[in-house]
Amino acid sequence: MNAVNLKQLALELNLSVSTVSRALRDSWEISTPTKQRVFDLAKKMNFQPNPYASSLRKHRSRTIAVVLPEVANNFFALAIKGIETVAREKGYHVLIYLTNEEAAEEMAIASSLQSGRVDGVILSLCGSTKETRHLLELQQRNIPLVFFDRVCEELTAPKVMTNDYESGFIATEHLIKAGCRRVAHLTISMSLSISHRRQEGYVDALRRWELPCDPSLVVHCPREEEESYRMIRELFSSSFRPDGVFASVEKLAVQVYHVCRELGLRIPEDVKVISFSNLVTASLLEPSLTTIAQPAYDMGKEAATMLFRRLEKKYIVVPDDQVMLPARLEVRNSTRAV
Amino acid sequence: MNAVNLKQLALELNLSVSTVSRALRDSWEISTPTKQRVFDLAKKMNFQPNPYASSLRKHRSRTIAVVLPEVANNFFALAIKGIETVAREKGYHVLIYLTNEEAAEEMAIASSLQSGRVDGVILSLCGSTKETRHLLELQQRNIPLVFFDRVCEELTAPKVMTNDYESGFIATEHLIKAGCRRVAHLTISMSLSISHRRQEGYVDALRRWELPCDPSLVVHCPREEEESYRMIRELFSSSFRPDGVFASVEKLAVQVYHVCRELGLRIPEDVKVISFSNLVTASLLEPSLTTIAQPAYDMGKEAATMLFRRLEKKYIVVPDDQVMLPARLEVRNSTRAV
DNA sequence: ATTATTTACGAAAACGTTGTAGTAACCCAG
DNA sequence: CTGGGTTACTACAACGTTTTCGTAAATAAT
Repeated sequence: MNAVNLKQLALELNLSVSTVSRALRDSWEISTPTKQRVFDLAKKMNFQPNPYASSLRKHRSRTIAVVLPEVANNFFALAIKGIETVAREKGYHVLIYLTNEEAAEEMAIASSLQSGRVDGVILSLCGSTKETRHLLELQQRNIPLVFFDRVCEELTAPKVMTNDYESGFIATEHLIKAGCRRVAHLTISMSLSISHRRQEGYVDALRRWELPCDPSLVVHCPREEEESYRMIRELFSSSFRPDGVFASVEKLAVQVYHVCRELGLRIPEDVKVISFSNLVTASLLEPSLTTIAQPAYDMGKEAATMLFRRLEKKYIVVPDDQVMLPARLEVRNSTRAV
Repeated sequence: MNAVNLKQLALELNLSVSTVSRALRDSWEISTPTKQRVFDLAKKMNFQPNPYASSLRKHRSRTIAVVLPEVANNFFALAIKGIETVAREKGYHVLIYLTNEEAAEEMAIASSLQSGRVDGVILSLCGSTKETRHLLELQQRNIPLVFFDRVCEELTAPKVMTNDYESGFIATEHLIKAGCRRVAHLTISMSLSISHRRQEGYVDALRRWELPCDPSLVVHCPREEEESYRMIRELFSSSFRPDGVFASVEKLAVQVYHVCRELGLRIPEDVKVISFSNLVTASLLEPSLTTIAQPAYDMGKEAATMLFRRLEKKYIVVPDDQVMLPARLEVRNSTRAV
């Protein structure tokens, strides 16, 4: 692979390997003219230090892992961008792992990260994760772990979140104010704390407006597209169907649109829809979709920043500081009062 | 970090480091009972071999790099998923780098990858890349490079592409058949070969239907959103505006929709729109968007497969085999004949 | 003039793994 | 019972860096 190394430079320059190494790192122990000679030759020979030798020696890989449930989703895609931006600024490399919402894959990935391959991990839980031993083990190996959006409440770790409770409340209240009386909540796995928070916000908004909480209106959609579609279709086929829907996940809102088309339900006349979403096309949908948009890019940047703060232990860091970035309500036609 | 290593296992078992190493790799040189003892202790102590020591020794990192212009875009996001899937199957790790469409960043990344950090690279050129020295240097370091969608025609390397020429032709012809006589082509940087191919298809379709090629109808949109928006707006503000638009890039189609709203132009009555796009919401837009959809996930898988074929040189591989996966025309209302 | 300090470098040992070369111990043939 | 072959291990060097320790030579202090 990379043929040129310190030994060759040293040989060429009649210097020792240590001197060359030090010169390249601009050590004060090396005289200016020598440094210059080393720099020049290194540049000429296009010397690139072997990162693995360096990592082995220094016990630092300058690499972090980002573990996500999926990426074909604007939220996570933007988050990656935020993370990558900060990482490259800091001279770090980013390994990406997708769990595909499978707890087993998340565990396998976490386990493999115990090898010391990475200095730190940014993770967003997958919906099917039930236990957190694999994450605890990471922490026990002294690999800093930062949670991101889908945080793990049981573990002590830095977390970057959105104000899920408030957002759930606001979304539901928005539907109610627009005239809805039977508001459904579509969500994914209830083992995720963000789902809980949003659900709590939903429930409290109903209470606040003295509307009944019908458990049949809270639908936990599975990962499988078809199954999920079927459940939503069923929800809307009932004679006593909801007149408003709060979708916790973008994908579910899209399915709601499709179901409504299939069933001939008009949005917002028959059903109003609001969704957590970062769709760039929200405003171009028919009808345009009212969204709760999370600051995905900033959340990514923030998570990365928190991780690097821990990695470059410049000062004592609180082990579980949490950052909460507010989501924005973007009102559009899918919740227009009619 | 990771405290447990071969030496400790060896010490505990009264064996040499080499024996433990070989036992773990299930070598025939080690007796079955010894292997069992080693396995058991390794499991008990949760031993994870240090990947950097291994990489250093073996000159293989089992890591690849994916270099993309952006990720907040369904096409690239799906591609990553395809790549990651294949990579994890093969036991490889995936480093991700975003160029943000900046040639300078692409060069810096390529340069840093010369260090031997990765065994191979999958890359999609960024729009502003003019020269390819940085990529050539990678190849000269014997780091296999596979191009993906935005390929580099000057370099000899495996490439995974879409049938851009045909797609450009089909898209344009589709507009013409729907009644358009002044078809515009919105594209990004013309230094990309895919832009050229699509443009060629566009031109040939116009010729085939004996329509004039008005150069003012081919608009090269810059990366900056506002600037790009301004140019599209200008195009449509002209008194002799196009009655059909072929957008080479999803983002531009979205901007066309916005411009049309702003100018009060109706799609498809006043302007018909077709676009390269992998938007999941294409069918939900107002009006639903006719797209040329690339098989992004499969392209990612294919690119990764080609790369691994090269890395695991089981047999002689052609240095520049190219795979062309066809894009699909998905006809929707934005090109409805009226 | 002698000793202390600084400057500029080199030798060598790590880091944890893998591969090569070697070697005791045992088995079997002659 | 000697010699060739197998079995099951060990010793050691190597991968390319970084770092600790050491030391000649030059300079400064006494």
